Amino acid sequence: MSHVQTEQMTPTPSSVSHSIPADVPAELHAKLGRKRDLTRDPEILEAALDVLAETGYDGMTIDMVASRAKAGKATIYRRWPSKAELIIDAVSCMRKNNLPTSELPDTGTLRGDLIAMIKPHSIEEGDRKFQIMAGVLAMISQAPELADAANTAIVAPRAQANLLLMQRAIDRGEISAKCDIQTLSLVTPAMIAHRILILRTPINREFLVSLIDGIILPAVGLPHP
Amino acid sequence: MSHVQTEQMTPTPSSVSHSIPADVPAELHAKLGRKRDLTRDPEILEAALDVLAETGYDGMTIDMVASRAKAGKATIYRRWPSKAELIIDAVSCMRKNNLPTSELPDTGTLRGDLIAMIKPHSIEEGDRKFQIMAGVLAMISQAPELADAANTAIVAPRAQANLLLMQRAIDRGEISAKCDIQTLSLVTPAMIAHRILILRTPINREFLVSLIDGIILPAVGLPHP
DNA sequence: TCTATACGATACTGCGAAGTTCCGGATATC
DNA sequence: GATATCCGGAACTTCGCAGTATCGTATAGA
Repeated sequence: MSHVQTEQMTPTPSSVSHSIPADVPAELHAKLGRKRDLTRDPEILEAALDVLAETGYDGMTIDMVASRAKAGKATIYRRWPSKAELIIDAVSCMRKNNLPTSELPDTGTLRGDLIAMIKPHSIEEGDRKFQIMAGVLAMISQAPELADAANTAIVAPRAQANLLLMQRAIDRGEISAKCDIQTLSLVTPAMIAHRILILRTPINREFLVSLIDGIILPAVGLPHP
Repeated sequence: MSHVQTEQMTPTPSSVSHSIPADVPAELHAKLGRKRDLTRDPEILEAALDVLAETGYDGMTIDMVASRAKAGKATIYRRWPSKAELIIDAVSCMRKNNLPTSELPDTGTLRGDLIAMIKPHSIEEGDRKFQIMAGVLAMISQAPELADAANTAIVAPRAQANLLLMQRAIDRGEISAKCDIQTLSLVTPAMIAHRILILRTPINREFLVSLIDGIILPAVGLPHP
């Protein structure tokens, strides 16, 4: 997936290209010269996400990314063949920053778990992620695989966390096993996306609590506290 | 809102501009010459929506709209000052095609009403509307008022219909008045948007039924049939 | 030390699309 | 019929940005 890792796909001197087999010296001298500064990769990707979240896809320029990352355009194009590939890579690499399932709350009740997932940090981080999603949606028609990348990086983790909490609630007998937790786990991500992308209203704790108490808990048959 | 209707904002000869008061003859001769063919307005707007739904915002060009509408670019630019204004107008004028509340189903039960709203026609029409939404999202960062227009034209009517059906269910005592029907009415539009925009999966009857039976009805305390 | 490459910075090229202008013809008012 | 504006069509201009090339410098291996 990542062009940073699958460098042989790009026409670098290290490439054992199928087109020119008589390119042996290039491979021999592949390790000459100054080495590429690998610490710049994540910095550039992060800068790209920042600009994407702030200006959207069409407003974003490579110059913006370069100046934000204090890098030259050549440095960027040496690593990614196009603007589209840069964005795809940036979005794809986002998911690595997700907290593992072991850090999910476990308060003993479904409501306690869901409420515990609301933290100021996760709210503003989620806000940024969905701003990125808005920028990504613009170019989905050109690169459909980006939809998968964005979904995997932004929406799916939240749904997965919800699903796990609900499954635990079923396991301990708190809610019925007949609940359609697969669909229910998508409700909060979908409502968050709807509010940010379409309503353009920032997310706050009150909204998230109303989703839990007004929809999720009633839907699984738990009483309103 | 509509530039078709608020033409005095554009620098046409009929404009009684505040900048050049010595422009009296222009106003006198305002009614000379061939009249503008008003029937072309809705045709151009419809063509714009078609192209927008098919190619997205960045893929859409004025030339495409012109050739689709069999119109010259000059004809378009005579009516709308820019591509952005054209799209805003096109989206804003969509809501006029919404069915009135009097045509809402009334089967006697909430589930019957909600199911009755699922029709092949409404599914494919809704599909197109959310494709348009996807195209619109791309340029929201440039024109935030477009978010309102899109919401008013596409999402809000569905939510309003849901809200009305639920309110009637409360009035006849079918469901509790404590239900958060305001939030609940947004669930199906949000889930539809999520599925089309992010998951890129077409809507079908089965999905809509699972939303009703798996989320909405359980959330208002009605038993699963 | 020499060579090859990476670096940031900046200048340059090419292209696509927004927006403008002109054309021949049609249709309105005077 | 004269004039002014509309029409569809097409050529034209303008401009922003993706992508490339160059420059002086820095840093790796041979």
